[in-house]
Amino acid sequence: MRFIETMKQDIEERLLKALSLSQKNGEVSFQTLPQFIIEMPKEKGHGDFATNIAMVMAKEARMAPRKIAESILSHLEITGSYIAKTEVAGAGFINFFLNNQWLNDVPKAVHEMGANYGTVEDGLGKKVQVEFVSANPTGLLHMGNARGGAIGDSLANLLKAAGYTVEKEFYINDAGNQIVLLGTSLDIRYCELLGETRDFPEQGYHGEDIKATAKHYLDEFGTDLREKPQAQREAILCDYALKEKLKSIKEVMALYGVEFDVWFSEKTLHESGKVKATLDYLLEKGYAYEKDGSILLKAENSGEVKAPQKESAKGDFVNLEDKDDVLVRANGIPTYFAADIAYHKDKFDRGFDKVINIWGADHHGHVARMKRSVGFFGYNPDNLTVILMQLVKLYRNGELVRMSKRSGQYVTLEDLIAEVGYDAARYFFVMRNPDSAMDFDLDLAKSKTSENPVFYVQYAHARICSILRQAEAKGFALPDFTTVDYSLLQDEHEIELMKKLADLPEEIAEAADSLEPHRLCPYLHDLASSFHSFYNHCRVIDVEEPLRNSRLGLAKATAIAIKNVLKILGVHAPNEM
RNA sequence: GCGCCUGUAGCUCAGGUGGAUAGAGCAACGGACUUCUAAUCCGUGUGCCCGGGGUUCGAGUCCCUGCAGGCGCGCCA
Repeated sequence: MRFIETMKQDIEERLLKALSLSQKNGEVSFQTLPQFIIEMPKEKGHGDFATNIAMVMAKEARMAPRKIAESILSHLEITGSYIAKTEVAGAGFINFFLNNQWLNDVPKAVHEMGANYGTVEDGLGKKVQVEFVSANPTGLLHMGNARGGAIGDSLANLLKAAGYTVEKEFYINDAGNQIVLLGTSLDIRYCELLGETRDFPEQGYHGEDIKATAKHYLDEFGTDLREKPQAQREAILCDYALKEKLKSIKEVMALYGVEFDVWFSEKTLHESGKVKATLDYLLEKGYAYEKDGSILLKAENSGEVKAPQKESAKGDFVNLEDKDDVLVRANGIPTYFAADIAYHKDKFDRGFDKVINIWGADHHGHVARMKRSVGFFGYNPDNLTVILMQLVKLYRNGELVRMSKRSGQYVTLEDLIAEVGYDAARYFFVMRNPDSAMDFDLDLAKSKTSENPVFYVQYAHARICSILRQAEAKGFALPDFTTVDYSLLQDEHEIELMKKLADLPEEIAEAADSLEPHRLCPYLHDLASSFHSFYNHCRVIDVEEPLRNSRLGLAKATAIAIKNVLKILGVHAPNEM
């Protein structure tokens, strides 16, 4: 039930009708009507809705905006609508003041739709894939994964709420150089446990978790690898580690409230020949070429590759778009980029209308060429959206928590959940715009006070549940809230709260459209704030029927809305606190 | 050198796709609990929206440019 949308449409129709009368009467003349908007002004004194129609057409009509507005209003038919009053204001705005009758249906609609209240149908029939986290299975989950997990999962939930069919996917980087290094690192640790020391490669995985994995293997299978050749030892250990790491990632993600629909292995792309097929296709189409045993992807401006612009301390830099990308190395091993092209082709082959990737900002250089690659296969690059998120810094006691895998000073996602709790972790990460580098204040997230934004919202929900418990304890049977008379709710705080409730479908539609789940947080805060304010001004239980039931219904409707939004964000709505 | 992101109140950040007097939380101060959860509410004030140009009825928002910070620019992923 999209109250706001419906009302906007009604106002728009009436406006256009009035405008055509103005034109007919020769009061206003114009050829084409420019784009105009009908919005809800933030300033209360400016009405419930306002439009800039007179201002945007001033030039075309060669007339003062206020004159146009007056002419339109003189023809505006408001009977049979909720419009109570109109005015011309400011530079030529037309403001609409509504009577509040439409609000009576809002709590009713919330109760009728229940857990579905707020959902819209914009995405009906469209299939979207959100790929996120996709952490390397060579290490532990870090803060970047935490941020990506919160954003990705909430975005997927948001898109579902907007009517899309959504699949959540985790891409497992179980091929490539890093896997070779993982095997080497494991083997060295394994051999160390058997009393044989070898030099550890600089690029290897130095973490304690790798030692632990080697130990686990030893505990489980003993020293059976001792006599095997190194390559075989590495392969077996690597395989073992990947299974263990992946299991752990799944467990921590589940702890974090994230369940993926598909776990997609990079290795399978190589094994199934999809990487090879992709390379053949690119060569055949002339997008790529062979050189000295390697295969390179032609850059946008291939053939115009310039010499390095200038000598700099770091050496030779060439503009990315001018540089050919290596797909297969001279040693015959495909690069990660080659596999990624095959992967993205595969995504679109699976029939997704829209593919969304959530990457760390350090991968931004990869975005343009990835989008371009999608186009090689006849897919529209615009259907691939990459959301880049900036880095996360942790603060504890006002000081930056420095992380280093070597020193073991390393806060994992698991640690974070243990320290600040599941709800705060999810809420804090999704609250921020992915575009901005984020400071995560551990003390704030931990604090169980009003300083902590997640508790403010949860408290509103718990409070409502408490009211309903109290009402029942006092022997008031809760009525069917879909049949209660909400026209009794005339207090300004009640009206404010109902308006906020009515707004939810629009909030979801807009947040989904812009792929910005963080926008739900200010809304949620406003909704909770309107409720707390209502609570402090209007008694619920202590008033007589039928007002009591109306207020109980409004409170319950608020709880439903809060819970629905929190669910999208992956945060619990506690019944008591 | 090139590319992406960021710059808004003392602090942390929003800012609905260009609208009217730029917001919220925290911090500070004053009020509200024998009463449905005071993790709450009510009130008090704070801004060269980084600088400089431009686009137009109108710019925190769009364009150009400069400055500052972060990230990246590999036959790593």
